[in-house]
Order: sequence, then C-alpha cells, then structure tokens
Amino acid sequence: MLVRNQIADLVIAALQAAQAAGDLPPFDLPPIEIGRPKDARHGDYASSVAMQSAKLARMAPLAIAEAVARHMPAAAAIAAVEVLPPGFINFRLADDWLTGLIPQIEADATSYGNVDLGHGHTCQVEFISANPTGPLHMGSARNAVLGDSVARVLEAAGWVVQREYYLNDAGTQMRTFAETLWRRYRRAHGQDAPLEAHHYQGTYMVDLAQRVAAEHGDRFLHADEEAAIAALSQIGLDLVMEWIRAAADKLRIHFDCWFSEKSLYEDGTFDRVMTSLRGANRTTVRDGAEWLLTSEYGADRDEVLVRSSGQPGYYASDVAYHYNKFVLRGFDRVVDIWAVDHQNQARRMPYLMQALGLDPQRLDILLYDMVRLYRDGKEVKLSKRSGDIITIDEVVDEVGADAVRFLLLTRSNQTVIDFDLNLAVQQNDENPVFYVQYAHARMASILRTAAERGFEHASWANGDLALLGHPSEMTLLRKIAELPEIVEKAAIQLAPHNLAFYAQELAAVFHAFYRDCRVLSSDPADTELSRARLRLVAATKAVFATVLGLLGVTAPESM
RNA sequence: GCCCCCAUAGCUCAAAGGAUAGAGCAUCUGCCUUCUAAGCAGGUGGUUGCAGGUUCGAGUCCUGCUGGGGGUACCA
Repeated sequence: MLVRNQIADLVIAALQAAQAAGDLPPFDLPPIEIGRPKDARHGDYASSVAMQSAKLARMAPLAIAEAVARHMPAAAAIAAVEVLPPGFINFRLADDWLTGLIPQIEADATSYGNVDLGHGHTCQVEFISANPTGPLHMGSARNAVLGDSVARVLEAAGWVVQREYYLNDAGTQMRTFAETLWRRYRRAHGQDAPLEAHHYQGTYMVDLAQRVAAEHGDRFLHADEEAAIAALSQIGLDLVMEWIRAAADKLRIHFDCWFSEKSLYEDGTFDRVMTSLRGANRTTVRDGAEWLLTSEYGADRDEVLVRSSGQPGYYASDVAYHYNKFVLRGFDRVVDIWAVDHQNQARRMPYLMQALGLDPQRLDILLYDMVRLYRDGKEVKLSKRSGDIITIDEVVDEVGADAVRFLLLTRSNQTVIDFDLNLAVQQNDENPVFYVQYAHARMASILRTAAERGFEHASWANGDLALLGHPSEMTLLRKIAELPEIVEKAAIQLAPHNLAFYAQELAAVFHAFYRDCRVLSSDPADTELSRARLRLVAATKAVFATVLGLLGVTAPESM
C-alpha cells in the first residue's frame, strides 16, 4: 500500500476519533486527499482537510487541524505530524522507514515502484498503426514511443499488457498504394505510366518499385492489370512492413501482434457484427447506406457502416475491430494511441462501445498532439504525399534512440512538439537524457571502483543502514520513495512524461548526494559508512534502471 | 459557423484545487592532486495571453474575449 494512502487512512481515523471524543462536531468527512508539499520544510505529505472542513465543522481550520493531529494514530512510517497555519497537517517520513526501502529494493529490484491498479487484468495497447503505405515518419515516432512507454507503465501498474499494431491493409489507402506501385513498377521497366495527383508521390515508391522489379522481373507486365495490382499490393505491403518493423526495432519497440484489418472481412468477423447489430435493431438503411444508430446513445448523428456502394466505411472497421478486441479476444481493457487529428473519430468510440453492449470505460483513446519538424528554422512537412519525408530511421540514426525517446517523452501528451532536427543533432551533450544516463553511469562507476578497492558486493551487502542519516542521503531516499506514486500517476493519466521528469529529479538529488557524501574513503575509520552508502548507491542505481526502463531508455554502465 | 486542444522565465517545457509557480537550455560568477566536471553551488530572469466569476485557497475549475493548432464526408 502506498504511504500516501496509509496517511489518508490515518487522517480518517484521526478525524473519527476526534469526533468520537467530542473534540470535533459530527459532520460528513470530505474526500481525503493527501498532497505533496513543494517546500521541504512542510514535510513529505500534507492534508488540507482542516480547511475543507471549516464550514462543515463551523470551527477555525487551525483548531480542526490541531484536534486531528492530537488524535492521529502512531504509524511506523511517520516520524512527525505538524500543524501549520492556515490549517495544514504536515507529515514527515521516519528515517528508518526511508532506509528500510533499501532492503526492499535489494530483495526485488525489478518490482520496486510497481503498483497494483490492474490486478492482473488484461490490457491491450494498440499503437503506431500507421497506414502501411510507406516508411514511418517522425509523427509516428511520437505515437510509437508514447504507446510503448504507456505499455511499460501499465505493466508496472499491474496489467497484463499486449502490444498490437493494427495494419490498415484494407480500404482506399491500400488501393492507392497498390496503384502507385503498379505505375512505378511499369516505369521501372521503361513504360509510360504517369502518376495521378492522388497517388503517392514520394521517392520511396520508386525504391519500392525497383526492389519489386529486381526480385520479380517483368512478369507482372504480362498479367491482367487488376491481378497485377492485387499481387503488387501484397508484395508492396510485405516490403513496407519490413521497413516499419525495422524502424520500430530501432526504437526498441516490439509488438506481440500485428493485426490485419483485412482479416476482419475475410474471417467473417464483420458479418457477425453486422448480424448482431441488425438483430438488436441498432442499424437502419437510409439513402442507400446502412447506418449505426449512434444518435440513440447521445451522439449528434448516426454513422455510416456500409456505404451505398456496398463497401464498408471506416467506422465499420472500428466496430468490427473493437468487437474482435473485446468480445472475441476478451481484453478487459484497451488503450488506443491516436494522433489528435483523429479527435472526431475518438469522440465516436464510446457510442460504438455502447452499440456493442460494452462498457465504454473499458476503452481509452489516448490522443497526443502533433510533432512539427524544423530544419534550418523552416518547417519540414511530414506528409506521405510530398516527396520530402523525414523518416524515423533518419532521425534515430542521427540522434540515437535514447535521445529521440526521451525528448518525445519529456512533454505531456497534449502539447505540440516542435522538433528541430539541427538542434537535436548538435544538442547531443545538452540533451537531458544524457544527464539522467550520466547519473546511472556514475553509480556504476562507484560500484566498479569499490570492487577494485576490495569492496566486493558480499563485503557491503550487510552494511549497517542505521549509519545513513546525512541530509543528502535522506533527500535521495525520499525521492526513491516517490517512485510508486509516480508510476501510479503515470498509469492513471497514461502520461509517461511524469517519469521523464522524475528521472531528472532523481538524477539531481543523486548528484547532490555524490557531492556531499563520499562513498569510498581512504580512511579505514569510514569503512562501515562506505558499506552502508554502497547499499544506497546500488539501490538507487536499480531504481534508475527501472525508471529508464519504463521510458525505454538504456541505462549505461559507463559513458 | 460549430467542436476539441494549447497559451507559464529570453528559448524548450513541468506543476492530481493548496503554502514563496519550478526544471533544463541560454547568460553571468565560482568549484576537478581523492568514487566519472556529460557534474555541483550561486546570480540574472514571471502581472501564468486579457477580463470577469466560483472557492478558505485558482497556472489549474466556470463564462466571455484575443492569438495559435487541430477537427468538422457514405476518406482512413
């Protein structure tokens, strides 16, 4: 249980005890929220319940706070309870509780920081899912990094997570792609096959066509045009998927499942959903199209499932796909990571859930804002239709996966990111990711040097933690104690940037500890202290590795 | 037109309705014969876009403006 929640329970117990003793009048308790004071002098946690209760109790906040503090039950984690004007109740963590975190981390470093929000329920995180019609551009990098980190955070928060890439291999985009490839292929063989405006203009299509021509020769030139386009569609898709996999790989992202949109239509899922919706009278035919009656659930309009042409619309795919996720595959929860230009689509998703008879709460659509790329002070367009595409590979090769991941994860989801390519490259030394990694490398270095000087792990594993007590040591431990709360917050808000900022804070307090507290001393009198500090350093290093792991950033042993 | 998001230090961004709004970069001043100076300490820098409102308390919530981005198809 998080200390914060323990403290909330203490406050409730104290309020009730005070009421029972007649020190406070009876009133319904407001929701008890325990905050983190910004100023260290105000302790580690604070409750503002006295201010919130002043009106209910018809008493001065300060008097309420004092009454509550008087009845506060003792707790091992809490060393002191203080009341300060205008009525804050402040809590200070006990030193031995803080040093007690070290054996906890030593016992199971990988689970320290984990919380249990998910209770082992399943959660699918679906992300990237870019149209497989070209290489991944930098807009997808944000999606990729955010989705992967959210997946990692949810795992740490007690969910069993499955990572999925939704392959939009059906529909008009795919058709356009195949037609473009067909024309580029013919041109590769010297035929006259001009592109039309709606075709993909990017030069990667030329590369693709040349690869196809190299591998398959001219055999499609002699086939029926539609058959050729169909064949090229599949061949091109496979090649593009190679690119996409490679780009994801570069960002250290691995999917458990690559799910084909086309399969929804080929394996009968779509038909089953339609039958079920019609049976429940949730569709109607109007203007030659078949509509899902989403207005019955409060939407401002109905949505087309089957167009008058007989072709299913994209909303039909959403319906069938989420039916597959929840009903056929049985995920307890699904998180879809979408760019903000899908906001309108996102708004419609709860209606879809209701139409399927599912609890909309089980589906989260995480919208993140755009990435704008700049080079030489000018915006570079990402569009697949322009020739100038900035791919993930290009940027990762230039800047490195760690820098790209950290940079994209150091902003909250709803901010527009202006990514300056020149700056990203030259900023190598100034990038905050190096600051954080440097702290980890420094710890590794201390442990290495310790071993060289005779402090093998076994020689300090039982160091006396009671010797810790220097303010910088305790500040470091306090920051370590925050991790579970940060993980919880990141999981609830689906916002990994909390971890990126936490990592920088942890690095800062570690560097302060490094300055103030010499771990390895030449004075034999300090040996016992060194042993205790080595335990602290090793535990901190493990926490760093955990945090960096949640961000998908490597934790280097040396730099 | 209507809907959504954003506006915080010179720049890039944080800040679960709480106490004196914080980091990094940039800039200025100091600190390496001892565990990594990719570091540390300190200085400069703010009417949180504007105007109201709710609240004991507002950067945060509500209303109206201004400016920027996105969205408003039988396209995905």
